[in-house]
Amino acid sequence: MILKLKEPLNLDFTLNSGQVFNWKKNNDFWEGFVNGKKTKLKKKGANLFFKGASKSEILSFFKLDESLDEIYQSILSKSGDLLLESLFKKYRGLRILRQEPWECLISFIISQNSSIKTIRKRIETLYSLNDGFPSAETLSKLSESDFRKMGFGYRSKYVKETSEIVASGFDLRKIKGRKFDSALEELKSLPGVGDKVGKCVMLFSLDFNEAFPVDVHIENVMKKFYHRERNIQEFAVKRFGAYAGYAQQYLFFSDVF
DNA sequence: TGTTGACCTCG
DNA sequence: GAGGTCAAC
Repeated sequence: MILKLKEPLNLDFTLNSGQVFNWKKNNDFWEGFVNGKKTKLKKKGANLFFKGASKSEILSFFKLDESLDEIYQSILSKSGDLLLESLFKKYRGLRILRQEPWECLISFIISQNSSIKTIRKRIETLYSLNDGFPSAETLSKLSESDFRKMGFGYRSKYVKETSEIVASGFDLRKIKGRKFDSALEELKSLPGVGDKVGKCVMLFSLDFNEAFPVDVHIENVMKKFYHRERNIQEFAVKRFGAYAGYAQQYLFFSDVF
């Protein structure tokens, strides 16, 4: 199947920017999962060749319903930020994804204090449990020691407990309609979810484009270029506006890759 | 309210 | 030390 792109999309930047950990590039094809469906992608000019997920699922996954150039403009006109202006040019087509919330949540819980390579391995192990990413029900039936055997370390307890809570009715989707602070608090009530993981889940799966997750890299960037050490979320929204999360992703990407 | 150390595993 | 969280000061 072919999809005509009206929006800038760079697969290499987007799928390799630390938002997802289950995509691999083989030859010219990117292979991964969209809504639990194994999907192959290849881009040639404005054509996106795809197999697996449906067209509308792919449009949603890459948030192709949002105009990236308008987002750039919105951030730049508000902030006049020269660093971001250059990064938007350099990494044009790097997009924020709209992932499946449950998978996103578990991915970032087990990502803490880990290298990207280790994270990938853990997520691969989860996929190998059954067909596709295991549900909360499935994971809630495993024990903490099962997760330790998978190499999750002290995060095993978090995965076990969060799975139980979600399996018994905690609805991730209902968080979507909440206000920012309330949504973050709700997520942080889950074991293993702190400020950083909560905001990653909000930004990468729940459409909170103003979420500005702060990890070690962003902390350094904010210190170096913006002379900021605290209240970074507040600062980011004031400076960059409603799409602060996009600014975060470009700053992160330029620092890490 | 803010700071500090322990926590698992992998390369 | 790696894209942190939690409990104890």
